[in-house]
Amino acid sequence: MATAGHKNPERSLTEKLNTVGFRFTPQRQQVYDVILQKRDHPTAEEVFIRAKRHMPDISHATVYNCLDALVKCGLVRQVQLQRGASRYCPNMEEHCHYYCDSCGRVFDVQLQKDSTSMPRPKGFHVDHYDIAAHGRCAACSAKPID
Amino acid sequence: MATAGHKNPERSLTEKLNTVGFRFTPQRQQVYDVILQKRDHPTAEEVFIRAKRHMPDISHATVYNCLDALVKCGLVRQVQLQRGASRYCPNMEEHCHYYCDSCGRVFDVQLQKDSTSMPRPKGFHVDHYDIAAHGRCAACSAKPID
DNA sequence: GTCAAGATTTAGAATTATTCTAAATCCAAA
DNA sequence: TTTGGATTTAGAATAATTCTAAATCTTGAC
Repeated sequence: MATAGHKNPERSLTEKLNTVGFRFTPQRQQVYDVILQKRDHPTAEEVFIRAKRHMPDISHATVYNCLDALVKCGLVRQVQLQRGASRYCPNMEEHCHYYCDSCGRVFDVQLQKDSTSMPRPKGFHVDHYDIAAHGRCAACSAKPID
Repeated sequence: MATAGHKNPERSLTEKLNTVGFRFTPQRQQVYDVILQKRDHPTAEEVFIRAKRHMPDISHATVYNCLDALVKCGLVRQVQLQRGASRYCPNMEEHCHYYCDSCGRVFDVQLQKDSTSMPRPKGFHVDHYDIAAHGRCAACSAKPID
């Protein structure tokens, strides 16, 4: 069944995990599947509940471990939108999260490199933008990676 | 001593609080002072410790209350950079937070409207940008404010 | 194949961050 | 002055995450 050009998402997960020295595990697959299935920016708790439906023995700690592994190998983004739980997002393209402070819904909007204005979800009223760059400062870039 | 053109930060705090129906209190003043004094994006816990030095009876709950009041009246921003505690920032101009994932330091960079490229702290190596818009979605805009 | 080392998972405890509660205090307006 | 609502307080409660130690699972060396 090893047909060329056949989509093999499991192989890609394994490869991505391997690039940062992690092993493939069924739990990591399950957590990744959950995040891919319903792209509503779930919290770790929501991922846990959904994963548990197919894998009843999965534990809380494992979900955190899997999410961290997926974030570290570049398959998932961790997003901090409000006080409280982090959310997780499998969209790795450059995009902006429109967050409704009233109902908590999140709308993804792809960024357009060549456009000067930011598109926004129809009817969304923006209060302010939060822009953060993640990386390593000059001092830490000089040190070995911990 | 009511000289025209004299800086009166306390008056501005009172006015700002009043615009959203909050009262001026010494605790709110103290918390705001702490945030203005050392602009290192402290967490609520750090604000609590610093405020306690000058106002030993201030409580944890009050610090959270004061921070929320300052955020609601537009004097302070709440920023979420990692999993865990929120941080607070008195810089209300459009700016970007460069966050070092290794040591946790935060560098403010003002945004330049007319420039196409983003300036960055010397030597900072960016891994990725997080962009979030806060506001109200179409459905919630139609409802009365809660 | 077999074994040892190290990675991963698990349940549950521990910690951290935040919110809630109820009583006390303060303040503004009638 | 009194009264109602806003605010503060200590401490309890809850939520989110991390830690711990034992069990299990790979992987690679033999």
